[in-house]
Amino acid sequence: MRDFFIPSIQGALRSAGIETDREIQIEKPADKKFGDFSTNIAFLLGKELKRNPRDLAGELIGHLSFPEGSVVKSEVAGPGFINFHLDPAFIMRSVREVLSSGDAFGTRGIGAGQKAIVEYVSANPTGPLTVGRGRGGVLGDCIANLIATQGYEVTREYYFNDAGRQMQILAESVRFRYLERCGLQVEFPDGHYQGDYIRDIAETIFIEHGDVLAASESLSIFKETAEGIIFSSIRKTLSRLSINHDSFFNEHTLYRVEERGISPNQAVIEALDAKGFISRHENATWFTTTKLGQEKDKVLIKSSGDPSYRLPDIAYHVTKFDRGFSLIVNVFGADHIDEYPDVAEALKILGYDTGRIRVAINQFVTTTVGGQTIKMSTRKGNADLLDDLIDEVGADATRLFFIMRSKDSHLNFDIDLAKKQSKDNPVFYLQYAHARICSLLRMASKEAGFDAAASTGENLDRLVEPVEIELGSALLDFPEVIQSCLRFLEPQKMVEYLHGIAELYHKFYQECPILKAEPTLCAARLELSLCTRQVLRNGFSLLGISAPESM
RNA sequence: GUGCCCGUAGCUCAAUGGAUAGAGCAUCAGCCUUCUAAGCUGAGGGUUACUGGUUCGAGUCCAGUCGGGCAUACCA
Repeated sequence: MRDFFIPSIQGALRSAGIETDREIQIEKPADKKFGDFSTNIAFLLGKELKRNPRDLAGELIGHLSFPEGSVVKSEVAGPGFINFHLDPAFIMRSVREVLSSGDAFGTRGIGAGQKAIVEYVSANPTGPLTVGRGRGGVLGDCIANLIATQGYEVTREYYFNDAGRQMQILAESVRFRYLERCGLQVEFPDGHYQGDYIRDIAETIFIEHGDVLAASESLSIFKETAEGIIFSSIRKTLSRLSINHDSFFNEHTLYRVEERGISPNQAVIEALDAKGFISRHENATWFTTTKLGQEKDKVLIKSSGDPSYRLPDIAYHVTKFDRGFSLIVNVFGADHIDEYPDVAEALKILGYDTGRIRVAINQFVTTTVGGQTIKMSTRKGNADLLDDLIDEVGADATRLFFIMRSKDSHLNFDIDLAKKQSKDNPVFYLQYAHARICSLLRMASKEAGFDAAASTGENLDRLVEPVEIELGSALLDFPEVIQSCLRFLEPQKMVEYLHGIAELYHKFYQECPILKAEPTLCAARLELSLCTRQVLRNGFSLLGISAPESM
């Protein structure tokens, strides 16, 4: 609907002889007495032109013109707002687009022909996914869905490392448990992985090999078995949440020598060296970030000869550019917050356009059970497991809980609340609205012969009740809500919006008889219900929750 | 110490620099012989942590103070 106003306002500005490249902001006033839409353009230009905003607004109104039957009144209000009152029938005619566009309602083509990559989860296979990881996973998945609505070809990527120190510790942990299983006395080191899953993996190895491996110091069988088992458990957990990556990028490929005779890692070192940002001392290779104003230089290659995680990270991001992605989104937890700036600096030095990269950092999740906070730690093995959570509250509630709070806020996941199969649980409120509409439409089809599939919304403009107009108008906001989610990489706004739609629908359902209304009014209300169902479905699909037809 | 995030109703959280700061839960009072009551209506509840500043306008931006989380590795 905002697109409807902008050309007219631009026209009025031209007529008034005002040149500006300011973005014209259209908003929906909270109070209906201020109209259906308003703009603050007179304030913005008033400052620029040193003119009284109210006078300017009055002048602009004189130059405004809208199509017949759309805007019934434009007025200046307060210190300089311009408020627009729309003909309700115009709003309701516009709602027909929901039906004509269907599943595509809200989508745009501005990313058509371009590739986007969203990297998320990216947990190394050292243990089962924790609740904390799930938040980033769901956030990333929703962001990928949102980007896909803009026409981009989206790659969902999982970056992992199966060669680093953590994996070494994992393999050792399994070996210790295996040795225990063989009846040997071992001292299990404090810093090693203590979760029960390590014993399970050791048991698997013991069943297959007996105690013959106890004589060898080799870790490879322990590492490979652990990685295989853990990775498949991670993917299984993710798929329970409908998170399915297209691509798994193994960090190790960055160590392999390519046709140019060097590895991607080495290529980064050489390129940074050529720009004068490499120094070598204490047996290590350093990225001289002090030249960029940072306090310390960062190690890229350790004195052991192995790269630190920073180097492959940079090389990995280089591949994202080289693979032709024009939009690059990284989703990770707050604990990795210090990692990205170095990568960005390196990419800038190497001449890449870091403006294509967007980073979504999600704050942590604390889980409470019975009012008690559980702190998570994969190594200590006392982590609350994502799988357990899904078992308890279901996939839909898990997903919704993770994104119903702003990613910048710590999430307090109250398991007791999420477990409740009651109205306290926000997922039920949303899904109930959808199921209610489905039930209604089933009955309408049976009793009144209403054909949902053939409906084009031709009766919508007969609706006049305030709640009907409000609902219709709210449905038209859906595309802009998607834009807003994308601008902030924040699917939480969609949850809020859908909650509002569900609320309006329940209110409409309560106040307006549908099947009992006279035939054309009945048809119009069924059409509005149909439009509501479409918007709910489209929204659910972006959030990755199911749209049950009955509950 | 330094960097990032947060501080809003009793609790969990919303709010592009916009008009009277909103939801849910909890509390209280109503609405089912009628299309799904997993619903709806109404009431109470606030010095937006604090102090200054920027401007037509600040919960939002800036500076500082206080409080909480995370990070400050040759772990990832």
